[in-house]
Amino acid sequence: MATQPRQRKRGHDPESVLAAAVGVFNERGYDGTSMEDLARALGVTKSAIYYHVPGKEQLLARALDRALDGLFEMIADERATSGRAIERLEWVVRQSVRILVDRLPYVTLLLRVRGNSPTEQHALDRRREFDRFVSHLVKEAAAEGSIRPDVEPALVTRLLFGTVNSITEWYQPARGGSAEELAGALLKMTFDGLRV
Amino acid sequence: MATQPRQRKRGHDPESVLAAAVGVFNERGYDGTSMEDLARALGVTKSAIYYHVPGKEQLLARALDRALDGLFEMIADERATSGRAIERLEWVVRQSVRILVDRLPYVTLLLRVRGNSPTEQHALDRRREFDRFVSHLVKEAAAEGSIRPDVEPALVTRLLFGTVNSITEWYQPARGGSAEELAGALLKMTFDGLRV
DNA sequence: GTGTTTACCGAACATTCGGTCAGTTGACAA
DNA sequence: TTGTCAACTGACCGAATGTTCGGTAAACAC
Repeated sequence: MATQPRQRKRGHDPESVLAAAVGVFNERGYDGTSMEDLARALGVTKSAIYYHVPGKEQLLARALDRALDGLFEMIADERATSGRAIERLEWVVRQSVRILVDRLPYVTLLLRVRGNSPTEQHALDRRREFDRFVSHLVKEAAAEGSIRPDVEPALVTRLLFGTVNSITEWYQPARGGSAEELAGALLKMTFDGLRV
Repeated sequence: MATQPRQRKRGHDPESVLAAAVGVFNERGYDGTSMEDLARALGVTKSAIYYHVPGKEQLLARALDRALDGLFEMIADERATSGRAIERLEWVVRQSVRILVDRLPYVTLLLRVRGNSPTEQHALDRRREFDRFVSHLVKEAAAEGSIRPDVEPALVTRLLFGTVNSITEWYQPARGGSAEELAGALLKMTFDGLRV
């Protein structure tokens, strides 16, 4: 027998608790989830959770940061900030879909936050900052004449990213196609239209 | 002095309690709302609420029915069941936006339900039935060759109604345009595309 | 073996939850 | 003036909530 590669004590850690928690939060809603629910999902008692993480709200905060960090890293990229606005917009939409798929549970949680606590308020503030970025991008695309002028840019932004965000309502990594295929289909509909 | 036009006792009734409740449910989430929160919003004590309505879950049930009834009445209309599929689809999208705007708080609540209780499960079941109707409609439009063949009908359905439903995330009756204008813009984007 | 650390349990904590109920208030009718 | 009744209040209930804490079994270090 080869030497065991450092047998772990077999248990949970902050990361695995977070992953499980976000799963349950998305099933039942954050407020609809009790620490007892989390404990059951993890196969331990309530108190074991507090050994790994400081509490329920910290779990939420960490999850929300994970979603928001992804979005902000993305819009810091050069492809989001230079070039023709319509191409930057297309890239940002494509990457938004990718992040949404890569970090599905975290983004799903983010999109359901209503500002009930300082933690949620902070996440909402960051999210609104992201929204302002894309809103500005759409305005630029309209100004350069790349998108139809008969719909207000502010409305375009909301409809376009409403479509992107709605993916969290049904996407399942196992069934659905890849993020690239999904983004492609979304861009076909929103940029070129469904009608033949 | 003219006779007083029947001075009302000045108080609440089941309808006003429901309206206020749905407002608070949408602000803080159903699970995040306590009966104490509702009482504060109504300017009465908790127990006064129980004089008008049987309880918290009944408020939710009535609100969800109000949204679902609107949707089902709509798809029972002749314009949803006869004619070219693409025109029926356009009509259903347009009416969905109208119902969403007319019954905004109720539809908003419906779209956030996750099935935590039998009441929510029942609403989810009805909603899925509605989804099947529109899903079938999109398939018919694809079969008659009215929509682009390079995106799966199931995916088109989800993206299209994801866009419609996302309106609840930002629409404010005071600011936004009418339901007709909104539906028009949405159809321009999804049917004909944003790109010039 | 002895001591230490890791990962957990079980019981308890104060608080909040949805809901109940006996009583009070004030408008109105007779 | 008296009685009725709709509309409420305030005190309270048992259950559930998030969190704390003393203890403990097993793995590891020496």
